[in-house]
Amino acid sequence: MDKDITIYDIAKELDLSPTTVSRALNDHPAVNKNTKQKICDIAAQMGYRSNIFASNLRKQRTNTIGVIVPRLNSPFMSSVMAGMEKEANNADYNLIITQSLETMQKEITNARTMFDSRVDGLLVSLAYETDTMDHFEPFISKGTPVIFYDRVIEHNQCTSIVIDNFQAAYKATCHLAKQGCKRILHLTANQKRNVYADRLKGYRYALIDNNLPFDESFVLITNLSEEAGVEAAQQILKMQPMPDGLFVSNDTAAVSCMRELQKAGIMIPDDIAVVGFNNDPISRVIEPNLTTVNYPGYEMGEVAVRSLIHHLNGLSDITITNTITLRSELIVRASSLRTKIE
Amino acid sequence: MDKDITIYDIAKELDLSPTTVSRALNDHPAVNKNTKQKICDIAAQMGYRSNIFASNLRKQRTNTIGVIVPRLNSPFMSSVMAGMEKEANNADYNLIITQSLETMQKEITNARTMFDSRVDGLLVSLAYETDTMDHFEPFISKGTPVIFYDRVIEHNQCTSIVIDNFQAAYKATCHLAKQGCKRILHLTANQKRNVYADRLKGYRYALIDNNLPFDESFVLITNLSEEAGVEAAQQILKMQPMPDGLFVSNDTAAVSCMRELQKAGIMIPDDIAVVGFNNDPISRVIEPNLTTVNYPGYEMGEVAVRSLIHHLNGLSDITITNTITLRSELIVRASSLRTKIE
DNA sequence: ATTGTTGTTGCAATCGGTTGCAATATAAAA
DNA sequence: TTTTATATTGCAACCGATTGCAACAACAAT
Repeated sequence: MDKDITIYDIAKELDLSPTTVSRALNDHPAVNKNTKQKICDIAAQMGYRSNIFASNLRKQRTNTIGVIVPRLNSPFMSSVMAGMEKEANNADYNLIITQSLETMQKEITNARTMFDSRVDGLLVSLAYETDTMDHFEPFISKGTPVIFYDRVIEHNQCTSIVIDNFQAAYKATCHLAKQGCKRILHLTANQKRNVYADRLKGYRYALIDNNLPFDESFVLITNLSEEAGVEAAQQILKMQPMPDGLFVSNDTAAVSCMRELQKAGIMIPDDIAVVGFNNDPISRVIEPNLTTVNYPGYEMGEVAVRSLIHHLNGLSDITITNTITLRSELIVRASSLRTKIE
Repeated sequence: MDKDITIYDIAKELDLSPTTVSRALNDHPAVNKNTKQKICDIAAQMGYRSNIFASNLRKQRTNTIGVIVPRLNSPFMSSVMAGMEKEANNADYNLIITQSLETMQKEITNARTMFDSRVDGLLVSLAYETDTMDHFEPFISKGTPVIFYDRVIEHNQCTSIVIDNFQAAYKATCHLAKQGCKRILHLTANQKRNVYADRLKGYRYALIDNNLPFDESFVLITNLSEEAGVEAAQQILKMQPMPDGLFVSNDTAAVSCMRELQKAGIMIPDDIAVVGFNNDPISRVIEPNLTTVNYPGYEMGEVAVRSLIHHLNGLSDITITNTITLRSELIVRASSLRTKIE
C-alpha cells in the first residue's frame, strides 16, 4: 500500500489506454462491457482510488458544498447540520463547515475560504451583525449558487429557506392574548436579521388585532444567550407594571429568563405566561413545560442541500425560486396555559 | 470576474515566468524582493486566487481534516465540533464532517470517503456498533495520522483523547453511596465502547469500595436515547425492591428517566437519587437540577485538532503519544443531594 | 464492391501549480 | 582580468484524470 495506483497503472496492466480506463471507471457507454468489467475488477484488486484533485482540476467541479453557520453548538443548528450531512452524503457530496461566531468579520473570512475551496455551492445562515452582501458577490458573478437558510436576506439570485416567522410570532402572541395577557413583552435579537424582524412584526400585528397597545419599552433586543435571559428577567422585575406575558425568540433565553423570574417568586404562567421559540429539548424539561414554536431544523438542512443539488444537476433553478417556506407550529404547553381562563 | 486568473495570466502581465510568480506567491526566498512585491500587488489587483486542486495535486497534501462523528446533533458532540472548527480555522485547515449515525456500515463508508478525499488526518469517535478497525488500516499504512476522541480504541499507532471515565464513574457512584444509596442502578450503553465499559468498571469498583453488592440486573444497557430513559424508568418502577440510586451515562436519558419516575410519584432525590453524565444544558433546567459529570467537549475538539496539526507539522508525533486525558469533574446538584443526610 | 453505420479504442491536449536543475547576471575574491 | 560565489530567473517535466476528435474494426445496407 505504498504508492497510489493510478489509471496509468491499470492501463499498463491490461495493455489499454488510460482513456479507456478512465471511461470504464466512470461507466461511460462507449466502452465494451467485457473490457469495463475487466478494468473494474483489476481496479478493485489493485486497490485503485481516484485522485479527486486531478479530477476536480480537470472537471472544474468539486462535489463539495460549503456551509456557513453562526454557531455549531446550538440544538437548532446542529439539527440543521445533521440534516444537511445526511442529504449531502446521499448525493455523494462533501460538506465543508465553518462558523461565523456571529461576527461579520469571520463570516467574510469564511466566505473567502469557501471561494478559494471552489465549493460547488454555498449554504449560508447570516451572523447577527452582517449588513453587507459583498462577500457573496464573487459567488454570484461566478455562477456558484448561494442559498440562504433561516437567517436569510432578499437577493434576486438566491433562494431563501425559512419558516414563516411573521405568522409564527403572530400566532404565539395571539395565543398569549387569548390567555388573557394584556402586557406582553417581546425578547428578541438584532433587527438586521429577518427572523427577528419578522417576529417583531408578527408580534406587533397580533397586538393590534387583539386591541393591545404597543409599547417600545416592551421590546428587548439582546443576543438571546442564557445570560441575556437572566438580565431580561431582572429588567422585567423592575418594571411597573410588570408584563403578564412574555414572547421570547429562542428557548435558551426563554428558559433562563423563566428560571430567574421563578427565583424571584413569580408564578408561571399565572403571573407571567411565557412562549419560546425553537422547540429545543430544554423546552420539554423546564417546569412548567415551555410553550414554543416547533422549528424543523433537520428538514431545513435536508431541503437546503436538496435544493442546491437539484440546481447543480440542472433539475431546477434557484435563481427563479425565491423562497421556500417550511411549516412551523405553535406547541402549547403549561408555561402559557392559564387553566382558569381555559 | 468571468474567467479565473491563473499564475500564467500574472506572468504574462509582468513578462515573467509562471515559476517566479508561483514562488513569489508562496514567499519563496529565491525571489527578488521588488519582484515579489510587484507580483503580489498585481495578483491582488487582478483578483487572483490559487487553484487548490492544482496545488494539492502537485503537493499531495490537502490541508483538510476529516471528522467522523456518531451524531452531529447532540449538545456534547456539537461542542466538540465547534472546538474543532475553531482550531482548524486558526491553522488554515478545512474540516470535512460526516456522521456514522451509530452504525458501523456508515462509519466504513465515511472512512472510505475520507480516504478518497485524501484528508491529511482523521479524527474519529466510534459508533456504538463498531467492532473492527479494518476501515482505518488504509490510513495507517499510508501514514495518514488518525486520532480517536471520546469513543476511542487502543491502537499502537493512534493517539486517543479522552476523559478518565473510570474515575468519573467511580466518583459519581461513590457520591451516591455517600448520600446513603444502597441499591444503585447503572443505566449505560454498548460495552464495546470504552466510555461505557470504563464507566461500568468505575461503578463496580465504587460499589466494592463502599461495601455494596453488585447485581447484574442493576446494569441496563440501552442506547441512552430519550425513549430509553423512559423505558428504563418503567423497568425501575417494576423492581422489587426499587433502586434508591441511579447513575446514568448521559444527561438525555437521565432527564427523561427522572421525569418518568416523577410522573409515577417517585421523589427525587429522596426515593431515588440521580446522577447523569455530560453536563448538557438540560441538566441545569430539570427540577431538581441534575448532578452530572462535566465533560469538556469544546476543549476536546480543540485538543484533537491541535494535536493532529502539530503532528502534521512535525512538531510532535502522535504515534508516540498514547493517550491525552482531559480533566472532568462531578458537579453536585439537587438531584442527588439528600439534605437530611448532609 | 462501395458506402454508411455502429461500436470501441487511443492520441494528445488540457486543467493550474510546483520543483529539480540549468542558465544567466552580478558581485566578490584572487 | 580571471575565477568563484551568490542571487535571480526560467525551462520543462510532473501531478492524474478527462475529453474532443480521429482512427479503426466489424457488419449491414446499397
